[in-house]
Amino acid sequence: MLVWERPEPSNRPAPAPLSRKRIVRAAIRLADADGLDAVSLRKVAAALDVGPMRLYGYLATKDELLDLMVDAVYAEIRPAGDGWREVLRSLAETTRLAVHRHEWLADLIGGRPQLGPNALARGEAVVAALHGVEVDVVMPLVSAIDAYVIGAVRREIAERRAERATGMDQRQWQAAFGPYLERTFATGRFPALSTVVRDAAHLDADQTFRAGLGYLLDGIEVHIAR
Amino acid sequence: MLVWERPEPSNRPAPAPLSRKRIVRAAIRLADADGLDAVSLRKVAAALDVGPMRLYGYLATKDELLDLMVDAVYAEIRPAGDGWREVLRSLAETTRLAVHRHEWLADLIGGRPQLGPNALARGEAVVAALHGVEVDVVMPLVSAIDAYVIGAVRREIAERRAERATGMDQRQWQAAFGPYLERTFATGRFPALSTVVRDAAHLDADQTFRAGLGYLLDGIEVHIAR
DNA sequence: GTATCCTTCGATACAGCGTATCGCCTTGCG
DNA sequence: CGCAAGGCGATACGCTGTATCGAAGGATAC
Repeated sequence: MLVWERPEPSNRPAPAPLSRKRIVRAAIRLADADGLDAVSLRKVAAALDVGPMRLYGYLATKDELLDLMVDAVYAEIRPAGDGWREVLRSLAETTRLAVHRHEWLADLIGGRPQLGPNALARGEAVVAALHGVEVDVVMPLVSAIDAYVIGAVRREIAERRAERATGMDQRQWQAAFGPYLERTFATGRFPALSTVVRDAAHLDADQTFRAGLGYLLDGIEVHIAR
Repeated sequence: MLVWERPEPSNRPAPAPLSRKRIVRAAIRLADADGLDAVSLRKVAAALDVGPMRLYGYLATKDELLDLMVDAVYAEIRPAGDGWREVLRSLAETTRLAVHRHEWLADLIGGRPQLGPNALARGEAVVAALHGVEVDVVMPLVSAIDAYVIGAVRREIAERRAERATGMDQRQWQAAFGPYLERTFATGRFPALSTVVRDAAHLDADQTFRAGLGYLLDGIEVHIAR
């Protein structure tokens, strides 16, 4: 049985008032501050002044906590605007911004089916906003956008973390991995790649995201227009 | 302690011939068979008839092992075909097939920057095959395809696992989550979404992947043609 | 008012994890 | 032949998710 259809335990006169919402809020606070590794049932319980096993009244497993965390963030995501293109564009952008606010989401997003109430509400909002679009293509469109966004933000966050790990706050990706790449390219084994990396214009994260999103939206336009 | 119960000293000058390649192969075999959770340094070491700490001569950390596993699979991925569209299409399809062969890859892909030799060789092959394309757009194109593929396969594998977990071998996604979704939709809170889910044609995983990829390639065509 | 039941809390325990430490044994060298 | 050096791997530490179960306490029956 899924978490969302299982009732919470009754509000007993308990030593510490607990609820799924409070548990999830505490977990998200930990994750925002110190990453997903900082989210252990023990630490979450400690943050709520409670024994670890107390949480098992509200959660069957740690994965359920992670599902609830993801679903909680989905509540922050709502597309806006008129017309299918603006709706999908804003869906992508707001999803990306949610990941920026909660970097740990990059580790979880796309990793499990999202059937929680907030994920469904997000889906409802998107589908409702796409009222003009033929019913059979709605899901493929949304799936394509979601797939692109998931992959794009994962790569973006991965890169950001790597830059951070080098200790360099420089904006240039090249500067962080430059030495290694220079040495590797010097072997001459990657002539075409090294040419592109050295000669081509480099886009920042925002530009890269929007470029790919632009391709996708333009391709969708081809199919919708007709 | 008596001699009889004292083990003989190891008579092997080279107890077990080890190498990164052998370690990574063993780890991949474990992951293919039982998933990423089955890959612990202890189990990998045991599979090689070796103490766990022995691996630390070859790896600084477990994450390095995971990076090596991913890079090893990248050696399997090479685009084929002529023309930018066929190259990118085959890049996407072969990457997806690699994930099908190694489902655990869905958990790792996009999660860390890939700078290993095989990842770079894959990049080299792609860029070289895109020789006709203007140098400044090569990376954005490849990034967009990669982002889409990463997100798409993550969702696809996530769904496949969920189906498997329900124990149903039915092909219909609806059949697995149907009861829950039916009950949820019956609340009337998701009218647009439930209409689409119920009335629209349902694509299988292959069709969904190719539909999204088609949008992306068509959108790229718009930018390249001009 | 008292006794009994039934729930639920949380201390304890267990198996497994990644990895730091360090003694011992093997090996190469003088 | 004796010694220094180096690497192997046993042991250990702190942490994880979660199963178990004794104890406590509110609710119910008489």
